[in-house]
Amino acid sequence: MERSTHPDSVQSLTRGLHVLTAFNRGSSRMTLSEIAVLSDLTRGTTRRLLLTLVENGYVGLDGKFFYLRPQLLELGYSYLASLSFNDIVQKHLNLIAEQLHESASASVLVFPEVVYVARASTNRVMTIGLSVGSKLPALYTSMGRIMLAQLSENELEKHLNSVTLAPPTPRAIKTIAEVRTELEKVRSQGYSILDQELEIGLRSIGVSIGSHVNDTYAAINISVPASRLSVEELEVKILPMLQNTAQQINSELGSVWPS
Amino acid sequence: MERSTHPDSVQSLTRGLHVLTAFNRGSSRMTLSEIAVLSDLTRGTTRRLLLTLVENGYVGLDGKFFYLRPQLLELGYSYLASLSFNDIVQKHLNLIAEQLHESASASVLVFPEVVYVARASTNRVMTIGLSVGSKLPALYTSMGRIMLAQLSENELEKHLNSVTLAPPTPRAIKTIAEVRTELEKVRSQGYSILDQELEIGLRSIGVSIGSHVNDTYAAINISVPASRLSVEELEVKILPMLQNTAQQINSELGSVWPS
DNA sequence: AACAATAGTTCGCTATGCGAACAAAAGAAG
DNA sequence: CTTCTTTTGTTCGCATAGCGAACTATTGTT
Repeated sequence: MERSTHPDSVQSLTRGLHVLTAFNRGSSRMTLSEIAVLSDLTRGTTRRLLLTLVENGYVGLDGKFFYLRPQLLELGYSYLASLSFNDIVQKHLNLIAEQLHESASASVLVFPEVVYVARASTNRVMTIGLSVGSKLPALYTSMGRIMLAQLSENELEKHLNSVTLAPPTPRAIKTIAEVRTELEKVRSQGYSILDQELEIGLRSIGVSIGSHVNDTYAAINISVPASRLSVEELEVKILPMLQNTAQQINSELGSVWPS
Repeated sequence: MERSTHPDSVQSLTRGLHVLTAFNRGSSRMTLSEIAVLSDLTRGTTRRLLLTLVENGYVGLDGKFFYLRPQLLELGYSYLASLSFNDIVQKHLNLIAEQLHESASASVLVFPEVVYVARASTNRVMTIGLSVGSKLPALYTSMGRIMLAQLSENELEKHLNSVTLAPPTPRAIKTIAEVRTELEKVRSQGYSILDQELEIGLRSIGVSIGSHVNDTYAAINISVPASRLSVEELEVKILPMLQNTAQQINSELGSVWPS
C-alpha cells in the first residue's frame, strides 16, 4: 500500500477505497484478517476503515464477517446516472436484438476490463453468465478492442504496459505485439470482430458509441454462436445494422451529452 | 457535515465518500465551490478529497470541472457481483416477460429508493426512463412496498422516521399512517399492487425474491398499462406466474446464497 | 484442556489533515 | 479595455486524527 507523493492527497481516503475494493479481489464475506492481508494494511488500520464503511452503510458486519451492502449501488450508479446514458442505449439494443434475433450488449471500458451496462436478447436460451455488471477482459472482447483502438497513443501505452495477458482460449492472441497489430486493424476498420477468442463457439462484432465524454469509452456489440454466422456474414449482414444502431444512439446521445 | 462519535471512525474516509455522493445531489460536472457547498465542507478540505479521488481514478478533472469516471462502476458492481445474483434474475425475467408480453423488472432496496438491477421487455415501445441503475422512490413502487413490508419493525420505523413523502400523483398515498396501513396489507397478502400511484396509466405488481442475505431486500415486478389489465386481472392472471418465477429464482439463488 | 489464531482495546506518538489567510487566476460588469 | 468580484490554488502553523505496536480477550483448532 503505497503513499502518494502528492501533498494534497488524503491517505485515509485512498486507503479506505482500497479496502473497499478488497471485495473485488476476495470473496463476498470476509474476516478482518483476510481483508487486511488483501489490502496490505495493518489489522488496526483495516479495522478502523472497515468500521467507518460499516458506519456509513456501504459495508455490513455479521458476526466476524464483513460484506458489501446495497447502498454501494449509489456510488456505482451515480456514474451511469451522470451520463444519462442507459435508457437511450437499452432502447436501441432492444430494437436491434429483436430485428436480428441475436444478443446485443453495451459496455464501458474500465481497463483492464469492460463492464456490461446494458443487454438485450430475444432468445429464451440466454447465454448464462453475462448480465449487467459483468466484467470481461477488455483485450478479449470485441467491444473492448474497439474502445481500446480509440485511446490516445499515450493512454494505450499506459494500459499495455500494465497488463498481463491471459489468453482465454488457444485461439486467442498471446503477445502485446499481436495486440497492437489487431488494434491497428480495428482502428482502420472502425469495427472489431472477435472470432472464438474469448470462448470457443462464440463470435461477436463491436462498434463504439458516444464521444468519450467524462473519460467514457463505450461500445455495443452483437454476439452469435459461431455455428450460425461466419465472420463474413457478420460483416455483411450484421455490421451495417450495428453501425446504424450506433448512429442512432449517438444522435440521441448528442442531445444530452456535451461535445 | 457531522463528526462521528465512534472512536474508531476515520473522519477523512467518511468525508471523502460524502464528497463522492455530492454528484448524486448536484449535476454531472461541477466546480470545487459547488461541491464544497453540497458537501458542507471547507473548500480546502473538499479540494484535497476531490484531488485524492482524481488521483485514484474515480473522479476526473477537466479544467475546473470535476466529473465521475467509469472506474466508479467497480465499486458499485462489486456489490452485485458479490451477490452472484444478476444472471439468475435476468434469465427468469426474460422468460416471464416473453410469456406475458409485459415489462418485468428487478430491484433492490436502497432506502429511500429502489434501484433497478435488471429489466426485460419484449415490447418494441419500451417505457422510456427506466433502465438498470434507475432509482425510484421506494414508497411509490410495487417492489419497494413488498420489500419494505419485510423489514423488521425497528428498521421500518427508522426509515419512516427519516423520510419525507412526496406523492408523485394525486392518487398516491399522502401520510405515513396510510403507508403503514398499506404495508400491513402488503405484508399479509405477500404481494403488492401499485395502482396508478407512481404514474397515471401504469399499474404494477411486485413480489419479493431472495432471503435478505447481506442486508439485500430484492423484488421483481410486472408493469402494465392500466388500460390493458385491471387490478383484479393483475391478481388473477399475473400474480400466479410472478410468484412461480420468484420461486424459481429463489430455488436457484438458494444454491449460491447462504441461508 | 492446551495452544494457536483472530479480534478488540489501549495508548503514546507523530505526521496527517485541517482551517485560515494570502496569492494568483478567472470571470463578470461597465 | 479596465476594474472589481469571485473562484481556485498555495502556504503554513497547529493540533488532533489516525497510526502502529503491544497487550488483552475471544474464538477456533487439535
